[in-house]
Amino acid sequence: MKITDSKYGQCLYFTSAALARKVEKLAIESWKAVDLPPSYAYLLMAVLEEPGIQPSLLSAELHLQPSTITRLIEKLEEKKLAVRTYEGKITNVYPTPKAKEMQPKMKECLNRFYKQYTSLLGEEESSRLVQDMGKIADKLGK
Amino acid sequence: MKITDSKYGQCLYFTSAALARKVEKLAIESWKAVDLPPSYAYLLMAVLEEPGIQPSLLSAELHLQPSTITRLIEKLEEKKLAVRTYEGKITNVYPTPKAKEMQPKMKECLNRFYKQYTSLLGEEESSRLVQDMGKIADKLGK
DNA sequence: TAAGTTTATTTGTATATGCAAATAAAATTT
DNA sequence: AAATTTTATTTGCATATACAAATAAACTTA
Repeated sequence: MKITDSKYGQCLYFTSAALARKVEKLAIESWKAVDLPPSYAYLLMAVLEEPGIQPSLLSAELHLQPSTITRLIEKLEEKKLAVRTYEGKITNVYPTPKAKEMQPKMKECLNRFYKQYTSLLGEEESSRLVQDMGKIADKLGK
Repeated sequence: MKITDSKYGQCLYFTSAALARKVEKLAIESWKAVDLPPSYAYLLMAVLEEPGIQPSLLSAELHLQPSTITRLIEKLEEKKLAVRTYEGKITNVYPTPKAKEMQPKMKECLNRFYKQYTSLLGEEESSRLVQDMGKIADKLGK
C-alpha cells in the first residue's frame, strides 16, 4: 500500500517515520561500499572535517544525543577508524590514518546516494523538500 | 545548532532522520496520556478500525516489517489491549474491550498532536509538507 | 579556598526496528 | 495425491537510539 493512501497518510508522525525508514534503507545500500551504516559514516565524515572535535559538538551537529555519540564513537574505535584522547573532562575525537584513506570512497558514497535519490525524485523537487523538512525540524526543535 | 545550518542540511538521509526523531519525540509526549508509544498507538487504532485485521495487512498499511508487527502485537497483548486468534496459517488481531474504551482518548491524543504541530508550523504548510513527504516516500518505496 | 553548581562524557538499561532463518499452512503443479 | 512452491507468521539475533543516573572535571560564589 502507498503511504499517501494510508489511513495515516496525512499524519506528520506516520509520514516522517515511514519516509525516514525508506531513506535509511537506501542510504544503507549506498554505504555498504565502505562497510559502514550511514550514521557511523556521517559521524566519521564530521570527524574527518574537524579532527579533534568534541562529542558535545558532534551531538549538536548531528542532532543525536550525547550517549548515542559515545556509542557510535566506540564502534568506530573498534573498527580502527577513530581514536579518542582525554584531557580532563573534555574528549577529542580524531580520525585514524585508515579513516583518512577512506575519505575519497566516502565522498563517492555520498555522491552515489545523492544521485540515486535525485534520479528518482528530481533535483529540484528533492532539494526543495529537504529544505522544507529542515526548516520544519528546526521549528519543532524548540 | 540548526539542521538547516548543518554540514548535512542538504542531505535527504540526515534531514529525514533528524526530522523523524524530533517528530517522534513530540508524538511520544502526546501519547503519554494513554500510556502508549506512538507506534503501538497507531497499530492499535488500525486494529480498532478493522477488527480481525491480519498482521500482513497491518504491515502493508503501517509500512513496518512483519516481524515488527508481531512484536508490537505481543506488547499490546501483554497490556490486554489486543488478542490474536489463529486459524491455520492466518492470524487475526482483535481489540479488547479495554482497547475499545480507550478509543475516544486515543482520538483526543491524535487531535492534540495534530494541533500541536499545526500551531507550530501552520496548517497549510504542514499539510503540504506531509503530502510531499508521502509522495516522495512512495517513489522511493521498492 | 571550600562548597556548591554547571558542564562534558560515559554507563546502565530499555525500546524500536529490521533481516534472515524457521515454521507451518495453503496453493499449485506434476 | 505427492511433490513443489508460495504465503503468513513468528523467532533468533543484531543494531540504533534514547533516557536517566553516574562520574568527573571545571567554573562560580561566598
